[in-house]
Amino acid sequence: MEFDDAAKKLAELGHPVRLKVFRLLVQAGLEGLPVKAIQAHVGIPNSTLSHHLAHLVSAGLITQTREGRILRCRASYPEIKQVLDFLLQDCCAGVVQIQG
Amino acid sequence: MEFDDAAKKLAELGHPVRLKVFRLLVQAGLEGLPVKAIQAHVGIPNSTLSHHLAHLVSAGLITQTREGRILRCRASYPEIKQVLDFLLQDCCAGVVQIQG
DNA sequence: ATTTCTTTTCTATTATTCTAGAATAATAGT
DNA sequence: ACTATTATTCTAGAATAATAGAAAAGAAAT
Repeated sequence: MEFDDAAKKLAELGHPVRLKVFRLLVQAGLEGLPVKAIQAHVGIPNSTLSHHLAHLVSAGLITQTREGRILRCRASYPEIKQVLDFLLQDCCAGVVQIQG
Repeated sequence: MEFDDAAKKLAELGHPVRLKVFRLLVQAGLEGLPVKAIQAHVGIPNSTLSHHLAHLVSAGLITQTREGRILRCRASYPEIKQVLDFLLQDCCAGVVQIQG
């Protein structure tokens, strides 16, 4: 993973709302969640949530697919794995070791 | 690791200058580096670097110890390990597995 | 004591981010 | 066509962050 890309992903994850949303989506699994379900969970206005989701999409941390009028959001597992790999290998080699 | 603490650490690491400095310090090992050596590496003015170092200190990602008139900076290994643990266990359980 | 070296603090400027109300768009059911 | 649902875009104010020059502080050497 490119350095600047890793920095961007870390920065986006660094916002409490976005970290909460991202964690929720990871824990939701491959099925993901509609925006509305996310909103119910985090309890902030539509427009604010949409702004944060756009951030996560732009960083490549989540993906969105339209299903009729709902928009389903999913965590991008390969991307988060790459962030972890960056931290573990390129940045913090020797501190801990990754497997899988 | 507390959620908000993890978010703060991720946010601080999300700035390119700070990520670069942090990586440099991790790679410098237990010996760490004086501020001046860091400055030579990143090539930004004193005051700007000092500002970013203060951020990293406040997030607990680095520590500073005075040695005469130089100030030695070191990466805080336990703290970064906790961030990784948070991402791996609390946030991204099942995506990858940690060891050590 | 003065000078030198290292780093921070102060101060100001510029830029970015966060937030959310209002309006708009897209889809689907009646 | 009308209505309801879901979500985004627009807009702007408030808050926060980034940058760096200048001055100051702390420590050692001459």
